Amino acid sequence: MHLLIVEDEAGIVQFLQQGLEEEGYTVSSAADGSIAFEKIQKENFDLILLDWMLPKMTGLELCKAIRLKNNTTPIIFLTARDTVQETIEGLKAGANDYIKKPFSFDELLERIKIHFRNQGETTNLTLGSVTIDVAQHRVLVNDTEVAFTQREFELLTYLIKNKGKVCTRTQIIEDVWDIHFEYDTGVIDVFMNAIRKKLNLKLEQDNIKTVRGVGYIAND
Amino acid sequence: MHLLIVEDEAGIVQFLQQGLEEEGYTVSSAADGSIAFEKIQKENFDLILLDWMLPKMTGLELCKAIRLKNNTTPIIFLTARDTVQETIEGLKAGANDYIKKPFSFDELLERIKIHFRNQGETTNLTLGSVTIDVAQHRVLVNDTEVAFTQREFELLTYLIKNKGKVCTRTQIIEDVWDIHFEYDTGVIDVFMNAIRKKLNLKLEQDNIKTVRGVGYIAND
DNA sequence: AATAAGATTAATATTAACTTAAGAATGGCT
DNA sequence: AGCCATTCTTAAGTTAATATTAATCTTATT
Repeated sequence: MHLLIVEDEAGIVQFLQQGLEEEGYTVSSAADGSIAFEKIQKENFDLILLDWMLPKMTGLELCKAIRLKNNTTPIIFLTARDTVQETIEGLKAGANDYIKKPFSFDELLERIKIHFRNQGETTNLTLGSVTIDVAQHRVLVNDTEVAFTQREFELLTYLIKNKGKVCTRTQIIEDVWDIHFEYDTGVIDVFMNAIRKKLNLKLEQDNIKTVRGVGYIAND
Repeated sequence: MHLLIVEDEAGIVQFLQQGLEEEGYTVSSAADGSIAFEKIQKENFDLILLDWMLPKMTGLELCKAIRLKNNTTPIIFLTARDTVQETIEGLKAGANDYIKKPFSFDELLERIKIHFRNQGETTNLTLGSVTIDVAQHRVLVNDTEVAFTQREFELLTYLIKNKGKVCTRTQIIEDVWDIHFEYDTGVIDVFMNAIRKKLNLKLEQDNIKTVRGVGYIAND
């Protein structure tokens, strides 16, 4: 899990970073609003901790800007601005939680964890006439097994788990390959090609559509 | 949206129920833990507001019991127990938020809304009879899909998100194109034209108006 | 009517995705 | 260890989709 701390006071950043890393999180930080915004564009964080008062761009503005970009990453405000009015303003801007300084680190931890619950629950993985048997690591097309390599399997599983939602190339490379997206080498394309070939041997229609400029989407 | 209030003090129940119903929610209530638990088994609520101190079964126990049943309905504690220790205990029990009494009703409202916008990642943006399915990256005009390119999609989304507000050309070029505005090449015009064409094929009236000398504005 | 802003169109440039094939890793086996 | 087979990654060529520019036409405003 990769968190981003947006905060200009180095002391607080260090305190948070250390504590969160001890808990097993990967932590990055940004000292002002525009640096943060750029990072968020490039990288896919799992959660963002946001201070209100920042150089260049306030946390509130940043929060709005992120949401305007269709980014739904959980955002937690972490700020000394403690009035009800400000809390409401922060939440309305699209934040998911609002914690007032001074705060308890343990409470922060719990509030972070909330957003990671309910993940990894997977019921039946099917896509049209394609079935995935996760336990046995097998892919069935119309009840006939088709051999899939590890990566192919992971990619297909990922797409099916996110059925109906567009998976961006950045998300795919980060979630399936576990690497930070820098330049496009074209791996995804190669694997998509392989998967489609294997699936469509027996299928007429392609259940995986490419969304040009964005990524791919699986649909029954 | 159907909410359940679990609270034994009739006054508080009435206050909450009235306020929430005014906001358009359907509200039920339960005066003790076991009644609540039964209700939750039978009915599917969209969110639960939970007091800590209750007859029969404490809120904490109830919360744990609900989660034990693999029920992931959002739960918000609403309680006078205001220590950090108790907050953490509540969150660890599986609650999604913890609000301390006395609380601001407006803040409660916002905190409730968070759970509906997150869960509704399928949140659709609309403009008259135009619907944008963000998750699927699709544009529907009167329930018929219309193909949009990436830029067209971003521009339309931007206008709809700023519905009712004039978007200046400078804002548009900076927010949608991500470039600093230097001189007008007329790109925006070309894209506005494309969008209007696609939308107005089936529509009589244009939901996107030109504000001469300034920019554009979208309205239902 | 004159002017400037915006709309429209078509051409050209740019970019993204698909496809192949070849070179690196990886892992199993003798 | 060394060899082979499999899988993964890179890279390049190709095609198709999309973005941009520029030129022309239309409309609103004075």
